[in-house]
Amino acid sequence: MPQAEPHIQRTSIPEILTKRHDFVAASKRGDKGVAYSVIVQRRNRGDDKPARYGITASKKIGNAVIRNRAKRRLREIVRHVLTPQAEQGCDYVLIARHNTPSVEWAQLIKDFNKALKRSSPDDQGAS
RNA sequence: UCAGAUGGCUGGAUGACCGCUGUUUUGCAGAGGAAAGUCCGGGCUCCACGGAACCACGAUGCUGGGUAACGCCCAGCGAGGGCAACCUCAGGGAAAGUGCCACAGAAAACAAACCGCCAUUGUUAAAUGGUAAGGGUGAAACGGUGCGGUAAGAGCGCACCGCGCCGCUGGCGACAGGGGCGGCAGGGUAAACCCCAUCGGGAGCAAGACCAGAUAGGAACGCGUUGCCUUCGGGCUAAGGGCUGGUUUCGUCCUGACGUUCGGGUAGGUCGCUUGAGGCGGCUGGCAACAGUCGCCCUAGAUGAAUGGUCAUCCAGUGUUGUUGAUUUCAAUCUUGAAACUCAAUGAUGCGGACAGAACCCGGCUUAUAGGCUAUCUGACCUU
Repeated sequence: MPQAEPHIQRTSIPEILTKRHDFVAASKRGDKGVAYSVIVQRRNRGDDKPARYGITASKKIGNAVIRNRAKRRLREIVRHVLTPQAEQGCDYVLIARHNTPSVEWAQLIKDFNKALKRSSPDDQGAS
C-alpha cells in the first residue's frame, strides 16, 4: 500500500485546486491566521487570476474517518463562507485542527472568519 | 425462571435546503463487515523463452475430504480441561548424531550410592562387601500397585496396569479392540541444531501499455574490441556476456561490457479499472466444507483522492421528573389518608448510535466493534 501523503489534501471547484508546491509556498510566504478550530494561510500570488483554495488535515488530528469529516466540513466552509469574500490572485489553505470535526457548525463559521481576518494584513488597518 | 455453551443476522430511519463523483444525463447509481493490519494463497502484468541435476534458503507438519490455491475450511482420530453443552493443542521423528537441563540434590545419564537396610570383622570409632525397598532434593531419579520371596533386597517370581515386538478383527486412514510373546529395551527438550516428507522463480497496478510535451530517447573520456571472406550492406568463426537464490549441463539470445564525469526527468492525460474462481433464489448430490444444474440480476470506480455538509422529526438505549394502576407497610376505619421502593402504562425534558472510509481484483486469516434480533443445545431450580 503506498504511503498516503500525511499533510496535504484536496482542493475543489469554486476556484481552482493546487499542487504540492503551492501548499509549501502558502505556508512559507503566506500570512497565517489561527483560530480555535481552524487555521488559514493566505498567499497573494500577485496576479489577477481567480482565487484558489486547498485543505490540509494531517494525521495529527486522527484517523482517516476523522480527517475525511474535517475535510468535508472545511469544503463546505469554502463553498458558503470563503467564496463570497475571496480575493483575486490569492491562494487560501485551510488547515484542520483536532476539534474541526466536532465543534458546532456556527462556531466553526465564526472561527473561520476570525482566522481569515487575521491572515489578511490589509484588512487589519481598515477595521 | 436463572446460569451457561455454540452459531447466524443486523450495524439507526425519514424528510428539507445546499453540494460531490460516475454514467446510457428531465433519469439512474454511489463505502464495510471488517473497506483495517498487509499475515498467507491465487488471478493479472513485467522481468527476452526454456529443460534437467545438485546445493542452499524459506514455509508447512495426526488422518480423510473440499478448493484455482492456501499456513484456509469441513468431517474425524489422539491428548488435555469441564457435571454437561462444549473448549484447547506447531499433534511427524528423541534405539541417526550434536547441544542444553539453572537451583536443589549423593547422583541429571558410557552411570553411580549421601543417609539407611543386611552380612562379616572390630571393645568402640569404623572398615570391607551386598542392596536400591525406605528417607531426603527436584518439573523429572534405569516403570507403577499388590502378593510372594530374601540376610537385607531387587522383574528375582507371579497377577493387573504401563512399555516393546508379532499376528488377528474393524476402519480408505489417523486409530480402536482383543490375543500371544518379551522381565523391560530405559529421562526431558525438536516454538535447540537437526533428520524425514511435501511445497515454493523474482518483483509488484507507482505492475505494465499508449499519447502529448521536452534541453529527452544521452554525451565525453579511459580500457577493451579474434581470425577469415566481402559486391562494404554483411557473413562465418573465436571470445565475452545474459536467460532473476547459487553451481553444473543442455539449449537459446545478444554484440558490446565496465569505470569515471557531465546533462535531463522526478510522476500531465488515456488505458489497465472493474463481468468476476461475481451475487441472489430454486432443485439435485453430500453428515459437512462444497459441487452440479436452472432462472434472475449488473451492484462505487475516486486519483491533493467523490460516495457529503447543515437542520428537523422519529426509533433503539439511557438519566431526571410528573400522573395513573398494582404491591407492601403504617394510621384510622369499612372506606379513606400517608409513606416506600419495585413493576406496568403514559406525559415532559436532557443525553444519545460502536469499530471504522474502497484505491487492480478475488479466497482466507488476524485484529477492532456500542447496541439489538434470532436458532440450537447443556446444567440447576420451580410447576404440572
